[in-house]
Amino acid sequence: MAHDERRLEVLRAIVQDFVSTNDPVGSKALAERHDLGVSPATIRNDMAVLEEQGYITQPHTSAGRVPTDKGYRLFVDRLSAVKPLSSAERRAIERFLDGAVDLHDVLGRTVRLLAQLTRQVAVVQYPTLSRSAVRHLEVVQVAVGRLLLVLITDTGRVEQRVVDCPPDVDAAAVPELRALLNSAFAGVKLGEAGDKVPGLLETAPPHLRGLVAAVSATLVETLVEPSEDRLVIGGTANLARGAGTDFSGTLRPLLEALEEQVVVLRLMSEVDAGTVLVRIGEENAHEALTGASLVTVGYGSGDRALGGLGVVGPTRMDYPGNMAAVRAVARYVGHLLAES
Amino acid sequence: MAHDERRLEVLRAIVQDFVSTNDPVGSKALAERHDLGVSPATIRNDMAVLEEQGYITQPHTSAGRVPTDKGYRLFVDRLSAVKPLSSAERRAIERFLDGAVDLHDVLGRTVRLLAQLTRQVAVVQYPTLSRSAVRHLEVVQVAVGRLLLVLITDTGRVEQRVVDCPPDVDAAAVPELRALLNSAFAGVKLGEAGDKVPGLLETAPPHLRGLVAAVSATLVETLVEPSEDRLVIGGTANLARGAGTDFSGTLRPLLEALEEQVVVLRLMSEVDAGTVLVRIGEENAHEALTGASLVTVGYGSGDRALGGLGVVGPTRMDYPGNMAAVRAVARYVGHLLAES
DNA sequence: CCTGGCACTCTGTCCGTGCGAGTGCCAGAC
DNA sequence: GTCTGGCACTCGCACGGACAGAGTGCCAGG
Repeated sequence: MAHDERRLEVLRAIVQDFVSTNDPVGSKALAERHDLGVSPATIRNDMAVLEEQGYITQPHTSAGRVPTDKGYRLFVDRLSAVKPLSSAERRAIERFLDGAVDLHDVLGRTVRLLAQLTRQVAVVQYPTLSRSAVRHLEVVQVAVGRLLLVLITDTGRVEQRVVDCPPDVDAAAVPELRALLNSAFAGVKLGEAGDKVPGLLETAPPHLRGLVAAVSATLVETLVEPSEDRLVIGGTANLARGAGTDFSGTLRPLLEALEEQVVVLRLMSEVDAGTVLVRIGEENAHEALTGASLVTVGYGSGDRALGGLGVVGPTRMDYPGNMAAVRAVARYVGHLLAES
Repeated sequence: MAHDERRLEVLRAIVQDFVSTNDPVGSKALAERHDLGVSPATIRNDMAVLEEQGYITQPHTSAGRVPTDKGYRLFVDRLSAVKPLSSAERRAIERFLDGAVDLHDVLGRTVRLLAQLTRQVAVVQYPTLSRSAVRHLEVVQVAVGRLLLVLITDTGRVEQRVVDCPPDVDAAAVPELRALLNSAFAGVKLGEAGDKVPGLLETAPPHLRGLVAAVSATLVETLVEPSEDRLVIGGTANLARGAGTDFSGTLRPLLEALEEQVVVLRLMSEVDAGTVLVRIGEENAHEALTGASLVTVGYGSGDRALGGLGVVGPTRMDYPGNMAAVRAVARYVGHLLAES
């Protein structure tokens, strides 16, 4: 049907214009700025249909039309070709991320990069512990009856926990314990580390059993707890852009939700590596995110995502551009972590 | 002079009323809400003098008076008795901070606590590396020609760096290297670690010299670089409070400055443990902070501060309350880090 | 099925007015 | 000499009506 074709084209034009100008867009302006080949009157008819179908709405009886969440959804699903990044942008990504000295640095640079590229709030999740493998376990006695357990994963993440232990631990036991733990856990995915504990306890020399049990318990606790996953957030200044038109009254709850982290982490847990996931406005269960859209994707070179990253912004955002940026950055971060 | 006494009292009353209501305060309201013992007319005369001296100003010809930065300064320096915390608040601090599992957790809780207590943006600096002592150094071979150096300080901070090294390193050399490094650096303040390097190089067995040199270089680099000090920020949602009256147009630069971290870190570097430092409005050199006030203090049990923490908010803030909260939290964090 | 024209509706803005808050000053009281 | 009550004055702001502009829906004609 040429009809439906053109109607979709009209919707696309409305979304594009509204995203760039933030003004409700009328039929006349639409006819001028786009080569739709028809007159404003015809466009008006199409717009009436689109409105009836729920894709657009008019804020006031006689203002232009504005896309609804449903309209953006259709736009994202069917209309937008993923915009390739400019070579300048590609170079910016490389320049920005190369030269990072450790994981913290990589993720810090990533979030700044993403915020700058998209001019939105950027969110990067630390590599999920349960999908990372143990590279090394370090045990240090920090006081009488107190050990510090340091976990280094293959993604470069470092976690530490204090473990209480009996005060009569022999200083010589620590290196033994370290060797034992490393031979048992090195290379093991943390998600599966729990299974190794019983075997380890059996083979451990009797005088170390108590220690091993205490340390293993802490280790498993640390990784089973998914809320321990961390989040880096940047570019919140972008929320206050444009004279605060976008999030006039809802800025505070949104900032609170971002600081809460839990909300965002839950959303991040659903990402797949390679597939960009877009959540628009009301599609977000959490109330504070009702007026916002999320563009997320998993990063990580292998099959399952190591973690997620993405951007948060107004529903009125440049979806194709942001999707492209998020995907490109995720890909690069994945490579970076794989080779380190 | 009873005169000057009362004028200061008037200033205090103006500051208090303005802080709590955010409305310019007039002579009549002042006479009603405070027991100044004089009539509005007299207060008007005092206000005229205060205005001439630059402590207050009127936004419009016929509105009430508003304190200037200079007025707040006088208020802070001479008028405000430090408000003791309520016992509920003291308990909140303990409940909030006890049970932290590691340094990251301690600082995360601290920043949330401070933000909640003061309803402002809270800022907490990681313990400065150069003033921390080495508790343990860990070396792990992560790939051919690549070592991971993990530094654990006595404040619980963990830093990691990748060190490139010749590809022909013997696996057996790593434990040797670890032992050597630890015996040389354990207990040494990082600020003085550089001095130890030459001696270490001399005593090191020849086949390890290259490695030791590379690792030591990285170590010294890491700690000499003061910009590597980290910052945790929380409660930015509080900036958007009160219908955005306080930072209407300046919100964005302020958020940017906070994310920049460098600006705040520089300010933090001046703190002393125990002495609460207040910077008001224009006193802040950085432009984005011109409309804001900072209340900062150093934490750390000993003589020199391990790091700083504080809050950022509008000049129109509850100085006595925030100063008390910041000081109490810093004291508690200091204890917490000392005993771990 | 598209197009041009037309009447209609609504919002945002501008302007003028009135009100209220607050001041500054002055003359008189303590 | 200092404080007080009174009074005239100055503005800012909120309210309300008029106006212009943008955009629509509908209809008749191509």
